[in-house]
Amino acid sequence: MRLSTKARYGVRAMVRLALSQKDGPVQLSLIAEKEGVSEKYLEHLFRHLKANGLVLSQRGARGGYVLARPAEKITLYEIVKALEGSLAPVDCLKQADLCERSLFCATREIWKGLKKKIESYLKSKTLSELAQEQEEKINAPIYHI
Amino acid sequence: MRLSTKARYGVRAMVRLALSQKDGPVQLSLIAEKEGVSEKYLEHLFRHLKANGLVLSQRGARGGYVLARPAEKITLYEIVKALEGSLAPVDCLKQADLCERSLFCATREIWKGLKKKIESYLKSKTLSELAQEQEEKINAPIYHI
DNA sequence: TAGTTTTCCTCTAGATTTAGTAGGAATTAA
DNA sequence: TTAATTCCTACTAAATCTAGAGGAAAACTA
Ligand code: FES
Ligand code: FES
Repeated sequence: MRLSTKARYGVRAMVRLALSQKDGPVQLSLIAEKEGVSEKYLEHLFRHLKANGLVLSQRGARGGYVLARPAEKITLYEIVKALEGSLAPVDCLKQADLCERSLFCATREIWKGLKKKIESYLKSKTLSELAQEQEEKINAPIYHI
Repeated sequence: MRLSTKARYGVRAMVRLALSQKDGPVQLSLIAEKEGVSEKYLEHLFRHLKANGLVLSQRGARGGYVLARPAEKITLYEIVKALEGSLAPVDCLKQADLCERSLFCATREIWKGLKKKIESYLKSKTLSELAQEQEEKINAPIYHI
C-alpha cells in the first residue's frame, strides 16, 4: 500500500512549482536544488506531469515549467494518478480476467470500495490548499527542541 | 498504491476459512485447492496471520487452522495489516527522519490523512460481512452469457 | 510403537518493479 | 553563435515480490 517515490517527490515538486511560478517559468534545476532531488530524476516526473496536462513547458534558455491551470483547479488525485498510473489496490479492478472467478469474488467489491475512498480523498485536496499550508509551515515553523 | 498478492490471497483465504471451519480445523491443502493457490505459499501467509493472533493452528494429522476469534470480531484492517506490514502510503509517517525537513513538509499531512481514510475503511469491514457476501455470491450468481 | 498427516522453519532463486544515471538531440533566448 | 534548458532513449543497480525445495517437529491413528 505504498506510494512510489515518484508520487512523493512529484507532489512536492508541484507544490514548489505552485509557490515559485509567479515570476515566469521555473527551471528543474531550481526545484532539484530546493527539494534535494536530482534534476535527471525530475525530468522523468515532469514528463508524466506534462503528458497528463498538469504543467506546460518552455524549452530553451530561460525556459522551464508552469502550471497548466490555476492551482485551485488541480487536485492531488490528478497529480498522484499521473505519476503512479492507477490508484487501484488490485489489478483485477481494471482487468477482471486477471483473477479467475472474479465474478464470484466478494473481496473484489472491498477493493473497489477502498479505491473509491482513496480517490475521493485525493480529489478533495487541491494544490492551492497544499501550497498555502506549505507556506504557513515555512513562515511559522514549530521548533521541536 | 497496490496491495501485494499476499494481502489479496490472504483475505480470500480468511474468507474461505470463515466459511469452512464449522467442522473443525481447516487444512491448507483444502484452501489451496479451493482458491487455486499453492499450499507452500499459503504457509507463508498463515505464518503472519498466526503471529498476529488472527488464527490458531493445530499440528499433526487432522490438524489445520481455525479463526482465533469469531468472524464478527475480525476486521479487514487486521488481516491486511498482518500481511502487508503497514498501510502507510509513505515510510516517513512512521520514521520521520527518512525525509529531511519532514517537520516543514506539508505533503506529509496529506499522506497522514490518506492513511487514516484507508484504515478507517478497512476497520469498518468485518470478516463475517465479507464471508456472508461471498456465500450469497456463490448461491445466487449472476451469469453473464 | 510405527506410520501418516499436517504445520513449522530456513534457505534459495527467478521475476518484476523501483529508482535512478548517462549521453546526447532539439529548441529557444540573448 | 552561444548558452541554457527541456526532451528523448537506453541502460543499470538495487530492492522487493512471489514463490518453491527440503526437511524438522508435532499430533493423531491404529
Ligand atoms: S477478483 Fe481479484 S481478488 Fe478477487
Ligand atoms: S516528510 Fe516525507 S514526504 Fe514530506
